[in-house]
Amino acid sequence: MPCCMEYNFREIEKKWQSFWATQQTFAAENKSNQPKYYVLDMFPYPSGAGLHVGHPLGYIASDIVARYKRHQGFNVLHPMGYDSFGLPAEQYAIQTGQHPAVTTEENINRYREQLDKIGFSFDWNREVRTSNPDYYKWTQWIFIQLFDSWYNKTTDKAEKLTTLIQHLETHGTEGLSAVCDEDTPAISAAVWRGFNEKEKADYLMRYRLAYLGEAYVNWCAALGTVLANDEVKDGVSERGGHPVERKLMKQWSMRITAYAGRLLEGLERIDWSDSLKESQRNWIGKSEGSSLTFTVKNSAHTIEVFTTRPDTIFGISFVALAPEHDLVKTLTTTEQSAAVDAYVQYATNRSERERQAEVEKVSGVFTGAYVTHPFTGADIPVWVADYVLAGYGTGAVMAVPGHDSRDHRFATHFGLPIIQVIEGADVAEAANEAKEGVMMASDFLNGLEVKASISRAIEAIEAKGLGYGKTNYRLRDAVFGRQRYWGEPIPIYYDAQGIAHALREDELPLVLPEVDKFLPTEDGEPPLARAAANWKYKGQFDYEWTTMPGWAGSSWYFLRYMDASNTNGFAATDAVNYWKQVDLYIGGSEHATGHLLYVRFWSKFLFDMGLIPADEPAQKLINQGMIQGTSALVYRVNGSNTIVSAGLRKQYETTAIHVDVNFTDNGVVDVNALRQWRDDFKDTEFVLEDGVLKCTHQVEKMSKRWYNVVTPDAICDQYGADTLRLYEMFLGPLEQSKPWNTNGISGVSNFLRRLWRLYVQHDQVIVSNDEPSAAELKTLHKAIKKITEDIDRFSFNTSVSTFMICVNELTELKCNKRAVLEPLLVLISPYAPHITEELWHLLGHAESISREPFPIFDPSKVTEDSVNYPVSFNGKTRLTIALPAGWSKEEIEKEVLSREDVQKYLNGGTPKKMIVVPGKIVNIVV
RNA sequence: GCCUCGGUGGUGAAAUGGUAUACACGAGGGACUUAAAAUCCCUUGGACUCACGUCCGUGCGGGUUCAAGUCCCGCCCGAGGUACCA
Repeated sequence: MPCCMEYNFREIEKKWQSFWATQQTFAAENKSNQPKYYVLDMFPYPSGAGLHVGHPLGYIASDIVARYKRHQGFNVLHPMGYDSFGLPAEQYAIQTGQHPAVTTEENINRYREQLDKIGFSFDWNREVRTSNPDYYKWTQWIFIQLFDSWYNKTTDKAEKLTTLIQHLETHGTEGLSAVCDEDTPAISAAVWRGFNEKEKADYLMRYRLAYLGEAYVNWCAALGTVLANDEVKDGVSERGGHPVERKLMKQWSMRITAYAGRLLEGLERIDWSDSLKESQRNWIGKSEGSSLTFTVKNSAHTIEVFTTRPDTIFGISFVALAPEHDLVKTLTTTEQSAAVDAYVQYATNRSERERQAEVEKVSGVFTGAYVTHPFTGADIPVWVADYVLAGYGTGAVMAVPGHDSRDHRFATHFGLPIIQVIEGADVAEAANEAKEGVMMASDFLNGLEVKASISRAIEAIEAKGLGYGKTNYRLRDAVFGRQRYWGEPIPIYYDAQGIAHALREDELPLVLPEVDKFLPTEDGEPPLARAAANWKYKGQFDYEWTTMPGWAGSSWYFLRYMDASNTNGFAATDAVNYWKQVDLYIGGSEHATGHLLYVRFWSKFLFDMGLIPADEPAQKLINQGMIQGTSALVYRVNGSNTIVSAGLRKQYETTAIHVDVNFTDNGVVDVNALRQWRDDFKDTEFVLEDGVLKCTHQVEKMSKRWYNVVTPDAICDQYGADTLRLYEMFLGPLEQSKPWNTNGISGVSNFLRRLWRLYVQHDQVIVSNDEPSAAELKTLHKAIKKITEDIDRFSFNTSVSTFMICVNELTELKCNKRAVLEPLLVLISPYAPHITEELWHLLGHAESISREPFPIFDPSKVTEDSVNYPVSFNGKTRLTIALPAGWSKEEIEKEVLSREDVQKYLNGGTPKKMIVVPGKIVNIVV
């Protein structure tokens, strides 16, 4: 008996995967007579836990589209690569001494093996790795372009620094409209020309798009590094519990704020989901209002605030400064200084996140100083409050408790006055934040509507020279330097005067140097300071020691795929002009305001430089939902090495700890596995419940960090790649998040075997060349219609159902006609490419199925003679009536009313109204 | 806190404002078999009812509409993001 006639997925999948690889079936050409289509996935970070089941979700979807587009005759670019710089490899290196390059390479190899098993149609000739010097040479090159550029607001685009210098030479800042540091002084051409080299460099730094500037960060002195808010818990580092403070530090940064307006505007032109666009809009946070400067009483100092509600200026009851504000120390009176110092100390230890999240915890302190109200001349107290963030606006607010809820909470807590300036809702209990109503108790604004009052107030403020109408963005410049080892070196060196210079193109790449340890130095310098003494520019000048963040390499990788091995540029102009932009980008929504803003920013910059033809990276974007993991939590008694079973945890003070979900079965933990897993559990005492240790489960992001990773390997081994592909699609809508489970997998596995049996039975191909029946053609064409619609709206889960229905019906009809079964294979092949290639081959084709034209829907094959009309009374369906298709409203109405069973529901009365939707429904209102 | 998304049978879920629960899983029953596997058939939202059938039902409370899972308002719960995880 020939073995090959069974559906043996192991052999079939191996065979076709190697066929595609050797035939280069999916290699894309940079020139073609066919239309182009670029389908991109967000490339993975190669984690030590391996590719998890969430990764393929998006990859399968994009692969279906890629294969579908090939069937439709497109020249498809569908590449894959690795975002291979990042923190986890570095932390692993710190723990084990293993070089991150080595771990990363191992992880990539594992990922590749896992990806290969799933049968993706990637063009591997174009693979990219961000940690590869051939790649990051161009990341560094783009950095240098940003360093050498400024943003001209007059032309509304980035320009080479030379045009700025020219302007300064001839006019100084006169007539210059540029995005620059807030505190940049205006200068004359004479002043500019009088600057020495260092002064010129410092002045230009205020304009560069990649610049060295000051930014607030969470500094952990003990670890010698800046931490993410995520890594700070209760003012101490999550790792090690060392103190962390908010600190203003010199940092390489990106002037993304220059593009705030265009990043907003560009959203109008791209086909991304409304929710994602909304997220980006909120992140950019455009708000229009006014700046306003207060004079400090008995002092030469002034405090500038930004407000979106200048209309409420007569409702000010205090001014609040962020604890980090420059003037806090200066303004504080002697009596208040102890209290203010203590408060600032407390506040700087809290992360920005905690400060915003814990609104119930109202805190602040009076500085003892007062400012003068610009219109009433009244004394306004100045407070320090940590709900005011240093990084937003000017780090100071005018507080109007009557019409801002945060101010209201603060005023209530400290007994400050609450002044109502808009008629209507009483503000004693809660602020009235509505931007509508008539002004009151507001002098010259009285009687005006809020909107008119805003512009009137701005005019008054401008007339007094105290401020001006201003657009403010919540978006902040992006800090770009990291005190880390495993990232791209920033291609900058400092000369004897401390002036920063970029490397020349022919000096790139600046290769990441070897170091003895992956930790900061004893002096708190970044790891690159450990590089050999000769790691210097021209042997004498220090390089920049910080490295680029994870998002640097991912901000332009889509361009590298267009021409991945180019050594003369990031990609050839021809290639970039041919592929233009990504047609379809699929990736997780967790990147909504990170990567997806940065990549748009770099695209707009490269577009401004004339280097690429499109200023948006991707025309269409789909956010796949996250496949979540089910984490296992055990409960450790605080201050001990005892773990108690979950059911007993209420009797103790405990902390939940994540343990590897693979050691648990139905809520029961394998204690021995746990002991062996990590040293700190070796001597743990376990308090059992019914003889076992129980855990609880929590659904959350699948991540190595939570020990809840499930890889696709086991599914591939047990059921095969085609089953995995169909199953992941069958789980639910692509865009929806869902926890991973394998409960329904046998359903799709059964489906594939039923499909196989349509073609092969008892080791025989049973397909005949007979003419198919009308019923068989109807089944086929119903499916063609549905699948085409489904792919076009990215509804892959319903496609799988459609395949099942179609195969069930054909099985029922005992259909074995080639004219039906061949198109069916093409229809399914994007989803389940291996089994369809094999059956295609068994039907006698020598060529791959992958370029076969996609079946075309023929409406004449599915016409119905009659329609089953649901008849409802007041919206409740009572019966159905079959009527000829094509009947008019009137005909339907007449016929329905003539029916006896309809009359029964009417009870002799006449309907008040009848709604007839031909082809759909009849509703009778009684 | 703020921003975004989600909540429908025992489970994953389907449903251009138009018959709620398609397609699967699971469960129960049956056929075939010495048996098992495989395959096939039937039942499967809830309550009441011998039955015909009736009523209820898409997180909760309101609203718009001839008609609401779908649109609007107010809540509750879960997930993701919150600027140095990727």
